[in-house]
Amino acid sequence: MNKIKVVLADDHELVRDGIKALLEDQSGIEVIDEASNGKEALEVISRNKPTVLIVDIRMPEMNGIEVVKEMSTHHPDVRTLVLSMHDSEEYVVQSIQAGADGYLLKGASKDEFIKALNKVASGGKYFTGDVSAIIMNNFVNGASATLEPKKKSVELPFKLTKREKQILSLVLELKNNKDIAEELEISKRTAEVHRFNLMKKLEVSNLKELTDKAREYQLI
Amino acid sequence: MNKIKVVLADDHELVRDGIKALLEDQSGIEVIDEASNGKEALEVISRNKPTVLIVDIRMPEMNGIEVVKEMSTHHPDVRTLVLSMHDSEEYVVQSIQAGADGYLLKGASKDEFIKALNKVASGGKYFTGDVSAIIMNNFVNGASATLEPKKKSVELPFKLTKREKQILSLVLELKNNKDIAEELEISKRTAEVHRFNLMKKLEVSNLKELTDKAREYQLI
DNA sequence: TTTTTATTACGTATAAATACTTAGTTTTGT
DNA sequence: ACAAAACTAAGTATTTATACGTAATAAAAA
Repeated sequence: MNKIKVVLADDHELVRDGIKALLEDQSGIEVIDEASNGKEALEVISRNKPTVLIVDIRMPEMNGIEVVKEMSTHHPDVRTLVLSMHDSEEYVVQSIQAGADGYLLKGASKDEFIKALNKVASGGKYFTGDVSAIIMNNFVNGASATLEPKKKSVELPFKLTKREKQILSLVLELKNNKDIAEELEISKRTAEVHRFNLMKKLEVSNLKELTDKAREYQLI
Repeated sequence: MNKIKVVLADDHELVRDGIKALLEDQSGIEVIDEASNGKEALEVISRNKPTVLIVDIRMPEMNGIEVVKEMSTHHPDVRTLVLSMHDSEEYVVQSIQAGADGYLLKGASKDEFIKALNKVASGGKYFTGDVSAIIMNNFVNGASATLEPKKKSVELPFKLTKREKQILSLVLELKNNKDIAEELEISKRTAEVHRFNLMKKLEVSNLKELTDKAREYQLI
């Protein structure tokens, strides 16, 4: 069983040292490098790939959420454990969206910390019990979709005008041209034209193709 | 602050007594009744409405999941905390789908138990850290939809023929009559008729209304 | 075995959407 | 200020969809 290689990113030296002491107490875990801000963390990681990046949310230069986002695109094999003193819904949700593998409160016990780290290092997910309540709240209320990691945004091979986007969204709600026209207070013919133009831009010829393409580009 | 009234449902007397001792140690919590199986639990609850039902999954007569399901339809105001020795994905997912407000492992500490109970009693959700990993696994992989509590199935105020259901599902995929006809190897006119008939049955006059109604009846 | 229901499909008329083109008016970028 | 882009909307021909009615088989229920 290989050692878990850890990089610590936190702007407080004291906190880093504390965590380091705590971790190096454990066999099987090795802190290979540290960083005191987000940008530095990314540099460190390119040089020396760890198993897990433990990252604080509040950091100068680039915050933890941003780091996690960068990680999931540039270093997807490095697991990320977010450490935070905030149990606010904002950060939890943002961390998940950014693609974090775990979220721990700084108030967590040593045992929980080790457990979380092992879980994350071995490819699992760990979110504290306190946090799971937040997750569940978002979760059971159908808001779950918003909690899924955001897919990297796709570059659209077409540009729609404001009006066209507006009409597209109404078309995707399956509204017909008459209703769209009424809603936007334009003539039905105008609505038709916009619809026609945007369908040409998207290179589709019917509603099904349109919705499929919209889904493909995550417009839906 | 009112006392939290608890009903305990577990088929092992020893377990019940242990939990009871643990809870009655706390001011603010009162165990008002017990049950040794699922059916009994439901009876007890109709007589004497508690704040929270603590329920074991494995029980004779009717298991905990079934009880939770019944609860959410017949006693939606009573919160349910599922207690289990299983941390298998099956039960967690099933509990959530059944509408449980919390899920705790029997190995949880007293503190965690009290915390969970308070959370659930006050309208929150509590799922242990261990469990949250399972949730997250389902969660981040887009399988989240399957984890949402299953809505009670709605009695349909209309009956569609087999063919109509078939056509309905294709219409809901936004396919047009020509494509539907080709797919089912019938004439376009026939497809039109079926579509026309089913729209009349559902009392809708356009695609948007149709999809809305389909969603309403969870056909989608 | 009747009777009913379901499935098929044609005809016809009207309404709507599609696929354009042209073109006047705003808005916006430089 | 001027050109480009965006928004508006009319005209027209063609294709679909809607809204029926009618009616022939096939299958299921009485």
